Amino acid sequence: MVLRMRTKVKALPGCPMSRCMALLGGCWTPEVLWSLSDGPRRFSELRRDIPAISAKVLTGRLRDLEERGVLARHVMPTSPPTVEYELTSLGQELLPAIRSIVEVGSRLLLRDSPRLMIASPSLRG
Amino acid sequence: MVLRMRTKVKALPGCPMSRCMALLGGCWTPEVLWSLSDGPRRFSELRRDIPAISAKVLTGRLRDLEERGVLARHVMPTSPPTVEYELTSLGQELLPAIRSIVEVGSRLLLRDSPRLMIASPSLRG
DNA sequence: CTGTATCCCCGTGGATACTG
DNA sequence: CAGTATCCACGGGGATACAG
Repeated sequence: MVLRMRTKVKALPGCPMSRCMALLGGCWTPEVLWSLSDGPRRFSELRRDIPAISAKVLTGRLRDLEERGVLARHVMPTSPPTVEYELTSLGQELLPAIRSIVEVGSRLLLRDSPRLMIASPSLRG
Repeated sequence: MVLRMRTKVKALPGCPMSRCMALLGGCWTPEVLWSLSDGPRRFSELRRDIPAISAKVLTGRLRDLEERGVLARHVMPTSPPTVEYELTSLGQELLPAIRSIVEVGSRLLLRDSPRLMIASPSLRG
């Protein structure tokens, strides 16, 4: 995807869509969650998965998602440092929505240009 | 939900998530689509469904979604004018993703505060 | 490798007032 | 009723440089 969603998303109390979008609606958030959906990833791997994101913004999103309890950050005491990010159980609960988004998008792409489609939709083609 | 996503979202060619998020990822877009999901609605009805949105922004979103082929605008030649907005078939194709988002949000709310939940998740409680 | 610190810029939303 | 016109303010992203 290409950018353009604000980050500071607050939930409207009691609204289901709001509750969910507050967690996955921020800029780059769907990409990050999708990248983490099949296992932990390091900072540099995330950057490779989402080439268009800057380090600053990726850091910001990761911190924010960590605060919200969507993912966990693990620092390995190596040199140079290794950091892994992993979805929490809350983060896992968001995946059905992400998958649905990816499915809908795949169907739209299929309709648009059937010959260009590839088998498995992914950020990391 | 409460605001905070930018509007001008452009799809990354060939990326399914991007294709879908370009259509439903804009600010207020999920709310608008959700409000239209069970039939056409007038401008003023949309405003009532989404109290926090301003007329200017709602107009902007509606124009944008119309351009993208997500919804259609019907002006009835009455006085004063009556305008109805309705999902196109493309718009309908986005609904599974919206519904998934609502479902996930409902489950999160249930976990957070079981006693506060209401039967049918909706913007128009 | 995994970040942080600045600086700048512009899109975007809110409020308000006005119109056909 | 269904918008449009203006003005403003702000925060968030990009780029770049630097750090532990």
